[in-house]
Amino acid sequence: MARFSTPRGTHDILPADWPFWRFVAGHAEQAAQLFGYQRIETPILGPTELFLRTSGEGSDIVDKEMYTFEDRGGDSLALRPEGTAPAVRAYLEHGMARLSQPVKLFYIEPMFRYDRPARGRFREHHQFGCEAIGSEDPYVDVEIIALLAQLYRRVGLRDISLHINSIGCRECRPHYVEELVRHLEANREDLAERDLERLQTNPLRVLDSKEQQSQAVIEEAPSILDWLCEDCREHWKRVQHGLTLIDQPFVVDPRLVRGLDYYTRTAFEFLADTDGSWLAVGAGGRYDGLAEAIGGPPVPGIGFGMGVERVVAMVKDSGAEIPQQMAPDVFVAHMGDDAADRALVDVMRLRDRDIPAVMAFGQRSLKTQMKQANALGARNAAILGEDEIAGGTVTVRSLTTGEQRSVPEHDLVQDIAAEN
RNA sequence: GUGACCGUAGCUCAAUAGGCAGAGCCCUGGAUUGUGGCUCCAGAGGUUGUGGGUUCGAGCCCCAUCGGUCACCCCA
Repeated sequence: MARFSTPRGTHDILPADWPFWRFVAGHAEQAAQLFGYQRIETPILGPTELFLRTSGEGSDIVDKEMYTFEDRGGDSLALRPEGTAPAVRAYLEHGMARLSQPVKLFYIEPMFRYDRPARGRFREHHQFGCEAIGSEDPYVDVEIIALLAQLYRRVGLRDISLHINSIGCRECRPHYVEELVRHLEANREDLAERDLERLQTNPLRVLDSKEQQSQAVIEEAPSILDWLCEDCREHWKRVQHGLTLIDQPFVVDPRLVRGLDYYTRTAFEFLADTDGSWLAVGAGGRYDGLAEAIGGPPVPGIGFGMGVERVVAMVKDSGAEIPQQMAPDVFVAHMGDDAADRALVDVMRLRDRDIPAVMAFGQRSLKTQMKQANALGARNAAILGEDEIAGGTVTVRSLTTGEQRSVPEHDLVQDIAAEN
């Protein structure tokens, strides 16, 4: 008989993990709402074609990371690898263009990528994502970046730096890519083999290559920022101006590019310093070409995805004090069948009055029941035994002070409520 | 997907040179009848990830496989 375990690269989120998840997700939701973003939830499954169109053939996501299958009706579906395409799909499908623009959406949902697992990289991971669709105002870019930055601060993470770039639009980027290719071709003998491959498939990606051998050539490469068209240059200028206005520090990194084709103009990453190596904990950018790519009218948009597991791990490591699960106010211990009956009734009465209460199960020694009450962090133990049954009372013991008193059973709720 | 390292109880880890698989934590029971935290005693819990191989004998050596980690790759 085989033992089952979670599929490779997937994880259970256990009760012990939940305080951290609730902390991060709660702050994320709060930040999103603070900035006027509204929650959306899209199906975990999407048409394979949707992701093919938006991520682009040749991207790693499409070529080797998608969980794709044919359903019983013959449709090709995929487990959602990222959140932006479904959000824009929903925008188009539900005619959100009629709402006041931009439409600002957020989600916290699982994403799936068939990747080889490593630290901070999973086949199923959760992303907190925000999408602002329907405006190309550079301050939308500034705002959405500020939202993420504020979230990191709220969960107590320091040492996270913002790297930002503009990668132009379909007007100006092709000219730049042409120039870049010219430069790389001229120096191909100094490029690493892997980068020669990239040169063919996705020249922009050579820029963020980590190949030692290629660095000199990359240093000398033309900067896309010098090739922006008039509109893109103005947009880029305004984004930086806005970030400066709100005192958001940033590092301009002209080599920051994107793995997904539909990104335009603003591209950004939040990098965390995790023992020596940098890990992206949130990244996003503008995708003014996405809506058209999936058959809609031209609609500008910008968004980001934040890796919840990565942020949760950092919050855990930070040693911050996280609000714990609500402990019961009352643990009802009992001895004997009659007492168990009373315990069941009393615990329900307490709950009906919004007092968190749990009862002991099974027939165990009072000592053990008290131990359990203590382990659960209960503030009080209510004890029901023969004496109490006979007298119609219940013994209430404070587990914080150790004080103990006898109260009439019908006054129990009132007695506990008064104490709070 | 490539390379390297690692898999022993629910958790953290022991086990000489191939020679009976252990400890702490957790859990359960108990330490004068019905009272938690500290302490003490006892118990439960294992096909040593899995499948083969070598050997009189394998947790330890070999092969495969699964899983994890690290560096690439890529990303959140």
